Amino acid sequence: MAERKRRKPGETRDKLMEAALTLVGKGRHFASLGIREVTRQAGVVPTAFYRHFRNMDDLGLQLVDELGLVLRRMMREARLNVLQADKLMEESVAIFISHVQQNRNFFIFMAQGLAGESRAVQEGIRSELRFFSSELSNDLRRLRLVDHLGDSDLELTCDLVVRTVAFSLTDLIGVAPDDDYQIDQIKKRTTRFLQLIFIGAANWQAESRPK
Amino acid sequence: MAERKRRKPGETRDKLMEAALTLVGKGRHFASLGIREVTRQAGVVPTAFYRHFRNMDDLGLQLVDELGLVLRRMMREARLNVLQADKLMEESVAIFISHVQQNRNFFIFMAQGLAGESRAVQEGIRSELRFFSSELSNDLRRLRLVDHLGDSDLELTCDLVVRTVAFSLTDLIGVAPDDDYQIDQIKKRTTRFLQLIFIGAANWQAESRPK
DNA sequence: TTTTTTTGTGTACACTTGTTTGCTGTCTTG
DNA sequence: CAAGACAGCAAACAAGTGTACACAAAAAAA
Repeated sequence: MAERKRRKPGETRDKLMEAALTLVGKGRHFASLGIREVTRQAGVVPTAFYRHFRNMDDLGLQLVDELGLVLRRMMREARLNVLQADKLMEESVAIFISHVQQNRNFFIFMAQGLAGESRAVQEGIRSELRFFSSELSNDLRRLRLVDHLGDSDLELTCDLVVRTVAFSLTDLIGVAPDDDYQIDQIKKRTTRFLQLIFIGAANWQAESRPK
Repeated sequence: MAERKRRKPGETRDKLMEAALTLVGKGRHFASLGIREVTRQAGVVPTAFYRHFRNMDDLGLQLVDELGLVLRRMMREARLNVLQADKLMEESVAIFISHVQQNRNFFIFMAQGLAGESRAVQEGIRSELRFFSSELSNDLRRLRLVDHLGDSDLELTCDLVVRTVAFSLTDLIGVAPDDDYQIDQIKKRTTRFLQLIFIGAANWQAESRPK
């Protein structure tokens, strides 16, 4: 008779989520994962899956919700260290990328999910991005770096920033996790993108609204 | 005895590719498609698949190569109509979005492939984006709109533009193909993004290189 | 024309998939 | 300590999967 595990409540649930992320990290796409495959990777019997999730979409959704929370906490802490305005972008990008490297599988999952096949997951990720964008707005307001911008223009700018950073995910998943040179290139390039955007924002009113 | 079809050479091949795109258009992710599923959608026996492709990755790759070419031709033609500088961005975005609507399934496939599971497809799409970026560079040079920018700064700007437009794909696939209002919103927003970027580019040298 | 190559078909096989059902051990609550 | 909810297990099933093989019709080459 095989041993019963049942260590802590919720442990199998976590193992299943982690197993899915592991497979994603190995190059698989989340949409192509099957229940049996995930349970196998988790070292659990297939039926155990149904104790925690209704189907793979459900797992994906819970992944976004749960890890999204963790992510927000991390980002919030990180932002406390970037209170002085100069070097703001460079540091922010560096912090973001270091988070990506620490939670590589999850971020790959996020990148996949943006065009994934579950509408719910898609929407979850989009809302996560919206959240980052609004947090960024608040930060910039607080630092009084954008006093000349109206609310809707500020929101536009932050949205573009978040998109740009999010797109850099697709660059990051294309290189080996330990290819420091390439990662540094991506970091520099993304930083320059952001500088370009902020220069645009700084001159926005003067050039586009003068009329 | 079932009739033999065999009308034109390569017809089944096209049917298979189109079938895959059709399924993608119906909300499925390319990575989750199976050979049998595609052949079924194409109205062809499963073994016929192997006459044209080694596996699904191969099909994806050929899809990028083949439709990428078509796409380039379309874009090139379209760009001939936008030779005057004013309204350049607005029109370009409008043209792009109209192409997306005409070839919706293929563009969804492209968006999926950026973070897809086949490294080869990923690289193919990335190179497609690079191509657009370099074409855009040429156009801007030709129109003499960016004389103050060095080559590498121009390239940076165009890359950011292409990324921004590409990201708008993920917005587009989130709305119904006939939801004209939403699509118009996306169009306007994307246009403003590009304006922001170009204002940044216009002030790039003056602000970031003066030192 | 005849011959060869290409392309689509039907059948077949071993394997994987999602899901159901019934059981047993363990934790939690009273 | 007893009772019941919870979580994991094994076995089973129908349905679907990728791929192999041998054959036939059409097209291309001779």
